[in-house]
Amino acid sequence: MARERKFSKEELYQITKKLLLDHGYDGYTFTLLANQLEVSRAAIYKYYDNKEELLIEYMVFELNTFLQHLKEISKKDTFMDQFEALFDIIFNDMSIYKIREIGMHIPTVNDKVAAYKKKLDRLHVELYDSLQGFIRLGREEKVLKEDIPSNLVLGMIFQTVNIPNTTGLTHLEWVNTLKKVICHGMFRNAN
Amino acid sequence: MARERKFSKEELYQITKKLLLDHGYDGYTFTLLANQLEVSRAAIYKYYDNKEELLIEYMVFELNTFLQHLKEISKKDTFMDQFEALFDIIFNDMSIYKIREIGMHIPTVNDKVAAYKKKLDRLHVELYDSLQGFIRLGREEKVLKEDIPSNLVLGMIFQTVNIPNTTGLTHLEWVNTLKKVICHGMFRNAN
DNA sequence: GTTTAAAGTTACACATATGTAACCAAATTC
DNA sequence: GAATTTGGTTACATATGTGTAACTTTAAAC
Repeated sequence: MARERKFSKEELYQITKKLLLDHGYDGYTFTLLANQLEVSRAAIYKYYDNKEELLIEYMVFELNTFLQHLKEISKKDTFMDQFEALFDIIFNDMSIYKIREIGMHIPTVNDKVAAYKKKLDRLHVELYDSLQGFIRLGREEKVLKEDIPSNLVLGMIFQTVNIPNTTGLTHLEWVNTLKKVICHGMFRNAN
Repeated sequence: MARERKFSKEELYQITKKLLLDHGYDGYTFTLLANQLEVSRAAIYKYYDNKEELLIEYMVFELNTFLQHLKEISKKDTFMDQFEALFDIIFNDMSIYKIREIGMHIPTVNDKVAAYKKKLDRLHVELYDSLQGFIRLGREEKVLKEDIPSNLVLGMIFQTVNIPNTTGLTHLEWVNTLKKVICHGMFRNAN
């Protein structure tokens, strides 16, 4: 009982992501967003009271989809299989880490945002638990060195994604080299 | 033949750094800067025509000091000594990588900025050469695996700095663990 | 075909950032 | 101690972003 929408939530999220990566939290504006969506700025206010509400909702969406992918990997039996799958997920969308960090900057401007933030926190706990299981398996299988803190293991994986591949290597070659380095280091001989 | 300045270039750079890290390029404003310096906004315009000029000059300063530190390490004889020293430099100021990335966003608004950008490019070449020598030494000494691209070696070192230490480990313990992982990997056995 | 409600636009009031011009303040030089 | 020069402030014009109210459009419901 209404007219057709000029933009979908998918479009909105996709453009939001691009704008966040290009301009950061402070540089993200409804003016930019409206231009990209080719609607008037006021149209966006039909759905969101301010950019904080939009962004926090987007963050929840982003973390949710990431979690769904992540849960797939916990179905794999061996640590190595899970490790490979985790790598695939992260390299499939290399911007998640950056996006998550930008998300930290969203101020709690009202109750709605506060509620979403709580939801985000719960998702982060889920994320942490899921990854914690992955690391536990690695230790149980005696693949991971046991003296390495778990957040270092995860940090290595999440951060190295951002190293720009400026070599002539293909994506696959690059990722494989990266994997090797993470697993066995850059040095020839142990000492 | 003039009155005393209310703020030094050091103060200006220090506050600029903080503001850039907190708000990113788009969020950095002369209004914020002036407030922090406790001068009127117009006072800043006595020295810089716009924020681009200030920021690009700051970037040159930042890269220059980093380069100076870097040149110290090339005096060390062995690759391992240079490796340790490089780690120290980077962990001494973990924000350089982020700052450099923000610097990429500065638009060339006039000739002055263009000139500074050229200078920045030259400094980046110097930086690259300096680090290239470090890696060459590592390969010559047969310490580094020779099939690892040099920008992966450098990327590993620069990126892992940003992994937050949320464990109970001291800074020193954390850095040592990180070093071990970069050198020899997270996995127990080679395969 | 009229009613209804969501979707969208235009226009305004307000806030904040920018760049500049006119003016005031203090230290130096003669 | 008057003139000069640099540092600093106030005030204004301009630009951009925000949030809202009044209005228009369109498709479904009756």
